[in-house]
Amino acid sequence: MSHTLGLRQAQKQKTRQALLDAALGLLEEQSLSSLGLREVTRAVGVAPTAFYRHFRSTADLGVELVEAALGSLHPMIDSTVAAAGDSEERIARAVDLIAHHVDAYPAHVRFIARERHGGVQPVREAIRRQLARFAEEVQAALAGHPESAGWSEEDLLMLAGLYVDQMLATANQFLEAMEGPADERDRVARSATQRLRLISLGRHHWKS
Amino acid sequence: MSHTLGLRQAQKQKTRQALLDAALGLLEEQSLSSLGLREVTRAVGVAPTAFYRHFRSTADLGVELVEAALGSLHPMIDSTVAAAGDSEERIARAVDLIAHHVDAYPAHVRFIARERHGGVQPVREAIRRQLARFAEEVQAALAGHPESAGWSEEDLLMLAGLYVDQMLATANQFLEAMEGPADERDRVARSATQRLRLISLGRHHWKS
DNA sequence: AATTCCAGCGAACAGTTGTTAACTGCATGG
DNA sequence: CCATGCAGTTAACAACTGTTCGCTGGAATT
Repeated sequence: MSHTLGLRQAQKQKTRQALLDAALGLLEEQSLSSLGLREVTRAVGVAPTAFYRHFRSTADLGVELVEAALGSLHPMIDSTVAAAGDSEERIARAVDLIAHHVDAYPAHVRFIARERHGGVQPVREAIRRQLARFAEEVQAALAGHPESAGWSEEDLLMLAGLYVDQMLATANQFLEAMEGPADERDRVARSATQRLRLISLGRHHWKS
Repeated sequence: MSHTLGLRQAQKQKTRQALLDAALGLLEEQSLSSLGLREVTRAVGVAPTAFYRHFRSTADLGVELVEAALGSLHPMIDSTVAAAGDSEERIARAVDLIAHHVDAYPAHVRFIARERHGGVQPVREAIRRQLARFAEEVQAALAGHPESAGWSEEDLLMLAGLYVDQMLATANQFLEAMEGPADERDRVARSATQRLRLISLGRHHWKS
């Protein structure tokens, strides 16, 4: 389906990706609302005006970063929430998956944490939409569980939101643990596991 | 104990507070890392250089804002977690308290949410310390409950952290609901109540 | 082979930033 | 009452910002 790009378009995508990567790097120690377009182009090694060939503004670039950071994460939902095994196995799998994701894409995780409540409205909105999608997907996956019998749609969405928030909180804790002692990582993993166990326990005793 | 300030010191505190207030206002639509000191002084109506009489930098000002936003909140912990009544009453009381706090100090709540993972390290650190204190205080208050019998210190701190995170998440949801339809507020209150009920349920069935 | 397209460049713009230095006027303490 | 302290001022600096305009060289199209 995807037509092979011409040399022209290929080069364009390359510098475009370079701009996105450079921005993500610069955003490790500042917020998007203070990121200048000259700063980004300087880091890549192109003229400031080249920026406009790809993005309308840094806010625009930020929205695209949201897609890059969260867009490719949706398939993971089903493969953990709707996975086989009892809840204890699913919890271990989820914590492990988060830990590895933070290791693999720390800058993405930091970006989402920073800009979720950050100073750039369109970016906040984009993140909010993605997270709402996550919650709906988790809700749908939870509905497939036998222990969800008797649950209202509303309560299922409540639980899904709790899981999504918990996922983000855990990812941030792993991120903070990265720049600390090595055993902090294990502490975070254990604490996150216990949190999920407690939530799971509450879930099994819900309205019974 | 507090000695009455001289006219001199009183005036200084006044412009100092004006700078803090102006900064808090400006931070409603941007992050601290993009807040300029000239911007703040301009909003107050003083010369840019006057800023240095009060703060070393905008990061410094940010740290003080953290104290202003969270420092005076500690007494609330005991009066809700360790309050009389069953868990259902405590939940209603907590949600109500959060809702009113967001109504009274929306800018403070937004600031904490924005800078908790923001681009200014000293401010992140200050918030992290305050939240850790909250968690310890909640832990101590929970320890007083009869249903905490048999709980390890570690698990109690885990539960306290979950409550603190939940408090912040709820506050942020109330904040977002403020700039939307009026019934959104009730939806948030209901969802937050259900979340706390589920956690409370898990707590009562913990290791039993 | 001739033409069009367009990603990236260079220069210039008006405006902004943080920080310095030396000052002024007034509240304070001796 | 006089000397000191110090909050706030004015002026100036080098550096930086986003955005404009016209250009250029090579890929893409005809």
